[in-house]
Amino acid sequence: MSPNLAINTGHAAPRPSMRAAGRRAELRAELAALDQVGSVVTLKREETLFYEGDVAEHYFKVVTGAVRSCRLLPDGRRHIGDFYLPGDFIALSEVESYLFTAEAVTDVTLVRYVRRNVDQLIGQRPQLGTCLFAMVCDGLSSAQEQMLLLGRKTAQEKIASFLLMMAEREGQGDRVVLPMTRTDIGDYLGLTTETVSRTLTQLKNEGVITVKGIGEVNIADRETLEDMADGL
Amino acid sequence: MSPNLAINTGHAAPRPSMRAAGRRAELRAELAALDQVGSVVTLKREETLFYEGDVAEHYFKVVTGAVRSCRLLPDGRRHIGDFYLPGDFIALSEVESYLFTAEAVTDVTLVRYVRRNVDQLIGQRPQLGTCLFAMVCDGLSSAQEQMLLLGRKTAQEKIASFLLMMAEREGQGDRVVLPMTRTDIGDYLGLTTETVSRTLTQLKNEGVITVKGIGEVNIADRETLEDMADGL
DNA sequence: CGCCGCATTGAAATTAGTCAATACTCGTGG
DNA sequence: CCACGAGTATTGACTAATTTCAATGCGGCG
Repeated sequence: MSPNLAINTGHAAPRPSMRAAGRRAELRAELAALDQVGSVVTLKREETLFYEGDVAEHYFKVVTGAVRSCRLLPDGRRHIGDFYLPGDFIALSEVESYLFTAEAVTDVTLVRYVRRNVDQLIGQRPQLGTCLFAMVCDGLSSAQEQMLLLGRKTAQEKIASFLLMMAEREGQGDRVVLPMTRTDIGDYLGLTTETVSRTLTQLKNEGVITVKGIGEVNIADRETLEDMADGL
Repeated sequence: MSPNLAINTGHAAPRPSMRAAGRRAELRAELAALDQVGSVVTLKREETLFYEGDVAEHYFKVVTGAVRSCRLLPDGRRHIGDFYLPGDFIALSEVESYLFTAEAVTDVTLVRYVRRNVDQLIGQRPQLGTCLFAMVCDGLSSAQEQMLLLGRKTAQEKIASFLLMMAEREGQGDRVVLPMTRTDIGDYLGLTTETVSRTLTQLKNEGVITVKGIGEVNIADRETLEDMADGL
């Protein structure tokens, strides 16, 4: 009945690059029970799910589509904290108000959970509490990876890391779908839309990726892309 | 007996800038019970507490001194994820291995808790689980603030934000002690040591701060510094 | 067909980084 | 008590990466 903070999944520690993504998938199954207290919400592209500072009464899970979390500086500079893809949870936290604004990148379907109900459910299924705790820990681990990227990586390393991360999360091998704009990618990586565009072009010219339209990239030379992501 | 994820502290939501720092202090009291399962550890300046990838068997709390968490890119570029000051917890997570290396910035005293024992203690004191959960949430909230800083702020805004954050955490009003080197500050903010130095000199010349030796700064004009931190 | 929004490309400007020299500081030993 | 020296910090000059500003191009939709 107590939250077991040191959950043991019976798996060996994942490779560094798998840390968050691998864990995330593994935990999703445990959380199916949550859906009994969830209701479905849909948003059109660019609509807002909630605003930074709103009283945080819900958790959300993405079913289809993509959501971004963002924060603004007073002069309009924007930062995107994360993209949420199908299966990802949004706003898992005990903080009283939302820490960021959440917007639909595409038309999106979500499940919405009332926090109060989730807390009750945890009383009956203590594993659920453990799972939520683990997911917040994963979020922290992803955030640390992202801080390293934002603080110390070059534009090329950032883009390479981003493409590999998206490929990992989408689980379609070397095919990467980019539902967001270049500006969104820039605001996620701490770059301008022009630099994102130029860097993608450069990777394409070097034969490391191929580009289909604007929303799809194929990783042609994964090894080189991985080396680039790590600054080698 | 269940982890209450939506803890209610009975306080109004703190000001945005107080989010993490204020919360941290508030929760420390609850965690006093932990000390019955803790043992004391001391480190000399520059010694390592644990390495990234080590099996994570302990949590730590800083008693005196300062600790930094860091990660390296293969070519030696370094990023400091956080500085831990007295009262701060290190490595709160359920991840199986440490996600970063932790090193002593100064001579340091810590309390070390065996994770297994903490889990047992939570069985007897469910509030403790709630507290740890809240602390991880705080960490996530700080990380989001830091990502905005790393991705979207200028050198001047970064330094201004850093000084204000340190002042907040040290709780000595406008007096800020900087136990770490300029290089450490740079690696925390995504800058070089030279840029940190130049920016501090510039703030000093503008009369926003005064500098005593290399380890102490006084905030002379807090309002201007706050405007700078927010990019105004 | 012609917008409209987004992406791409180019050129100039700027910020922060790099490389190099000099100056502090603090602890130690003469 | 002062001089020395190692480790940092500061400052300067130059370089490079990224941003900014400005066109131009492309694609989907009414």
